[in-house]
Amino acid sequence: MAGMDVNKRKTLAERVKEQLAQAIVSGEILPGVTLDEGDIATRYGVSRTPVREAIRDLAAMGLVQVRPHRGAIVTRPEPQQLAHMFEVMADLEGLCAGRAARCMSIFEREELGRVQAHLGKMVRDNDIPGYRVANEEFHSTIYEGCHNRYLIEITLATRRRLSPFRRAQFMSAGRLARSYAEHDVIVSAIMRADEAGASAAMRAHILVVENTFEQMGFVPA
Amino acid sequence: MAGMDVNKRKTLAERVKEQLAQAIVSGEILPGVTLDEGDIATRYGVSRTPVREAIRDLAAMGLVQVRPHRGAIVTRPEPQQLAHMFEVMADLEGLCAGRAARCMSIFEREELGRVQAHLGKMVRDNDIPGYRVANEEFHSTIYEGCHNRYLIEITLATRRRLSPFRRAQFMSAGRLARSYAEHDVIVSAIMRADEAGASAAMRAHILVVENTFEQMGFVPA
DNA sequence: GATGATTTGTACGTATGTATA
DNA sequence: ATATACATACGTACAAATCAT
Repeated sequence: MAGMDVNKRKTLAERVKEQLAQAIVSGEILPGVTLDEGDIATRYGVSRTPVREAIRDLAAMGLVQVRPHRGAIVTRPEPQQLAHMFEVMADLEGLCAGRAARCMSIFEREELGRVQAHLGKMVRDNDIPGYRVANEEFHSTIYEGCHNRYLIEITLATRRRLSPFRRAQFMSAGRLARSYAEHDVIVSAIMRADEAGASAAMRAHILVVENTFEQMGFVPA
Repeated sequence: MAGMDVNKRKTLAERVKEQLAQAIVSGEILPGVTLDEGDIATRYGVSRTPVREAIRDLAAMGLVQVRPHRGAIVTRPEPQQLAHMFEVMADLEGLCAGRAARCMSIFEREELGRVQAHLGKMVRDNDIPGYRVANEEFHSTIYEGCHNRYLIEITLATRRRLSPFRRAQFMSAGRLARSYAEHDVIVSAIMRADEAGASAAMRAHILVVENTFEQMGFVPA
């Protein structure tokens, strides 16, 4: 039957990990906040054991930092470290786009065109939430198009680590239109299999996003 | 006193993790082998609790894979996945070299020159173990030269994941000389701050290493 | 396919180390 | 600086799931 087994039989540790990860990347739990094993255990109705395992997993993802005997805190990178991560994010997305330009099938390129057309509609409608969703799909389509599971893995991992520090909802209408125009450059480069062009265009696109963040001077409490 | 505190006060989980990681990357424990929590616990003289934490950490590093309720095995990637990782390793090292060409200080460039000169001596002496050590130093020098902590982090993490599948000790004398020549191209590009040149040269250099592995058709038992 | 053996997952108690008065 | 309080690290017991027969 369709949609069966949504509550897949997962371990408690896995479920706690997913919940905590979601809370962190969504900004529900802010960087710098300490994670108390006991509190979390009682809040989720489990013992401290799976909570500990979940926290260790989150630490390995870079979402939290554990200080031996002193508990874990949600990661709050130094501004420079954050800048480094944004720069590498741009490089990684550039690599994805370059490979996509080289490797995408005809069908995948057509799909990318449809995604970009949908983005255009969101811009014309000035539908910012819709744009954000379609934007995610745009980038995901290019990730998949790189045809390299490992590159996708580290790109997504980096994006997840940066999530707590993105505030794309602050995106202005002007930025929306410029973003769409940048996408157009990327798409056309991919369509003509211009690897270097696609890579450079994507890298520049992501760096603009970074600069937007930096201009905001956003520092989580 | 010199060399004090080698047994730094670490948690048991950390020490078990380090020991297991070393055993895995060195090939002492082969890919595909299952890790029995009980066995490991008794072998290290600890309880299962820190062993479980260590295994979860190793899983997050990609060194092992945990199947819920079915134990953990040392990661044995599919050949294609391994190829993907080698390709990305080349890209990452290329990014490091490109940034190094842009960012290295005068002093760092001089240091790189000394490291390369030392490599040359190893080649002339046909000292393969010495070359391997100096080669590690060469790449580490470039990693540091990229001045981006996060890029270094993911590059080292990728190298560690690939370690079980490297068998550089099989390097021939001819390959040694060619490797040194490739290094020369990289170094000269970095010296003249040629970012694109350094990046491309490094990427090509690593891809040659990959092909060497593939030609060997190495598949761990 | 059912049953027993083995291994993992979870709960809980105690010890140890850290922070605070 | 010492002691007290508290959170984490570790060990152990039990429950649940997998596997072997």
